[in-house]
Amino acid sequence: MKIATYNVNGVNARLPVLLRWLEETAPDVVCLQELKAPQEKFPIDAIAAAGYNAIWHGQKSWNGVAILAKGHEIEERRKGLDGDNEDVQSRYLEAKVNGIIIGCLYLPNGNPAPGPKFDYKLRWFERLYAHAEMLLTSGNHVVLCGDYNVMPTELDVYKPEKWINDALFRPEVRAAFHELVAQGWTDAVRHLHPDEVIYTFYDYFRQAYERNAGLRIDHFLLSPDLVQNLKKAEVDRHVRGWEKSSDHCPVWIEI
DNA sequence: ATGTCAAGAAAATCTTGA
Repeated sequence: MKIATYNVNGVNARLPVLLRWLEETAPDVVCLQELKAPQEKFPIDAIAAAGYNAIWHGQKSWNGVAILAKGHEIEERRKGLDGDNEDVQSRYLEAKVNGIIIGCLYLPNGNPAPGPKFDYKLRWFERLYAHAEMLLTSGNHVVLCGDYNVMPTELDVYKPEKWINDALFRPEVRAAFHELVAQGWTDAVRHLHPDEVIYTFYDYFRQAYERNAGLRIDHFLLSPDLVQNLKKAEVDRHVRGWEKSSDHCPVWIEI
């Protein structure tokens, strides 16, 4: 089974790219982030025509997450995380697909740091931590994937020294990610490629993609029982070079 | 500081977030 995650940066603006990539790679399950579309503007007809079932949690202007599946039912389990009744941002969607719990997440960016947005990011991390712990102890197969907005180590940034004060790389954020992983999760891409320079995001500025000035911020965390079945974990880097591409690349695993 | 995108409100540009 091939499971992918892709921050599309506007599902309607990227629809041709998304459909082309779906046709080219035919993943079984796809988690999308940054839909930037309200619930009623999700392009379900085009996605259904491409052969996918879908559930989604939209929001006007920003955020928004979706789970797509081909040939499998999508049994929705939750929208959003516990721990903040005031939070209206669409950043978490969870479903059971083919016996696996899929958590699709879009962690807050957090810039500028310090500040309220950074505080929100750290609080969101705590809420994810609590939920992830519950998932791990539930005895299910679990995949937690999406845009974590964190580079876990210096290997995951083209110029680490430039990013030290950025909300994607500050020590508090890296620590939060490592504490989460330490619950018992496995970073799938790093597990199969321990020393390789791998990026999943390239800024639109200054020809970052052409210079390979990237970040690795889209991740797959696997529950322990899935690790032995992990066959591949790859980035579809070339998609970033397509016309009207998102600033993120699709990332996928095969289990 | 800058660079590049998309969405939305407003009224064919500007603001916001990333």
